[in-house]
Amino acid sequence: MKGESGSVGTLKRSRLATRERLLDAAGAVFAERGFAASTIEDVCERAGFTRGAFYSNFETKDELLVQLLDREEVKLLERFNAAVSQALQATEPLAVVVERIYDLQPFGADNYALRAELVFLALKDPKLATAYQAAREALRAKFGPFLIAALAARGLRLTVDPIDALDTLEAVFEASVRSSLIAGGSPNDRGSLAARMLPIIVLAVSAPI
Amino acid sequence: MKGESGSVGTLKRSRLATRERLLDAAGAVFAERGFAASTIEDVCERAGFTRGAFYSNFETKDELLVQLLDREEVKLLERFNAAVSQALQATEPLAVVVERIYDLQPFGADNYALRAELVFLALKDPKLATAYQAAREALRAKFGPFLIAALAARGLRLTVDPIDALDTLEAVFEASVRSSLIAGGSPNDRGSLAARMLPIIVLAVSAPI
DNA sequence: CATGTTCGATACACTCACGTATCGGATACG
DNA sequence: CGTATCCGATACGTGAGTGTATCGAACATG
Repeated sequence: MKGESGSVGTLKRSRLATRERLLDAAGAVFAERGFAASTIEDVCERAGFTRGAFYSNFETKDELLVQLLDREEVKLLERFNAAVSQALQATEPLAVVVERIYDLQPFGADNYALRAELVFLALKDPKLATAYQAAREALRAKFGPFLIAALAARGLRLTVDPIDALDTLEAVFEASVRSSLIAGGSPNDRGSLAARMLPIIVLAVSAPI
Repeated sequence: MKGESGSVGTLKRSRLATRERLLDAAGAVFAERGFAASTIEDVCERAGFTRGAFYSNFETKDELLVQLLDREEVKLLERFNAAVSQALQATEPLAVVVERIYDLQPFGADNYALRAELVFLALKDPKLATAYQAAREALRAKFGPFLIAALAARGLRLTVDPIDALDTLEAVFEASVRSSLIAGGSPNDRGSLAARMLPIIVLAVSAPI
């Protein structure tokens, strides 16, 4: 039945490759048209397959979305790991620390659209809601210690709940990215709302040790 | 051709009524399932009509959305007008001023979902993007003077661009509403991120005159 | 009361996406 | 070199949503 003796090497490799291609295509198509408006055939076409490939690898469009989100979350965390560990060693002025947030590039246009879609779906589907909250939790776990350490290196400490501080910074950053995208600009514009307000907010929620 | 001599009174009134019912239904259905996933028949069914009523009153689903957004924006501005003019007369402590923001109740669950959908669609459709920006502009025009006056009445002035201040407050407020909704709570929870952070932010962007 | 018009309901044809069942080429293996 | 298996392509049937064309009831009007 589930014969998997010989083909473990080559065959499985190509299978994984088509899966990746389908996920890549799904990311692009979902970001472009939105999840609900996207068609399984849209995704397959973009990936250069027919629907046969899809049904051979996934059950439903929903499963495709879930796997895509999982993969993207892993990617994002990897990027955070790299950028944060690098930033932790620097001892630059506060404004530069804030700039580091931009260098993390958490959102490109596609990433933002996908994330916005996730938020929207999470409003309706409790299952996605918990996935969303788990993803945010993971991000906070990464970024919270970074913020605290960066402040401590400058003789500062948080005066509010770290979670509140993170959520506030994230909210402003996200609003900034959104505004830039809707205005047609680049998502991580350094002349943006975030560039002006994030340093002020950081100072507002911290005090000398 | 466009005979409209006698029926101006009663007939048109009932026509407008079915239009309103369709718009009400559209607001509920779009918020519940999302615009793309919603069906014209869904909307008609919710309104208690068949599709005949829809095609007699609208051309496309897109037109329905645009008219819905127009109507909702008018409603929101009316609510702001009432609440703001009332709040302007009061001379309460700052925390209470912030609480007034909650009393404006800009977002219920449906309102938030609809707005999130609009943001999402605006990312793709330039036409909706300008509509979105116009709506925000109108809100800022209402709320900016209110904020400045409320601060002035307490001997404070803004130390940043008023637009930045407004956008920041809005971002945090929206993040707070979203978080409450996804967690399954009430949208305007007074124990929320916004309740804790908004006063701090207001102080951070203002100084004694 | 008769007539015309308006507007929502009904019926129908059509398209599109879906899911399944089957096929064929490529690859691993004896 | 023959054979089995895997996996994507192809070819259906099906259901749902759309838009149009037509119908009929309610109401206004003379």
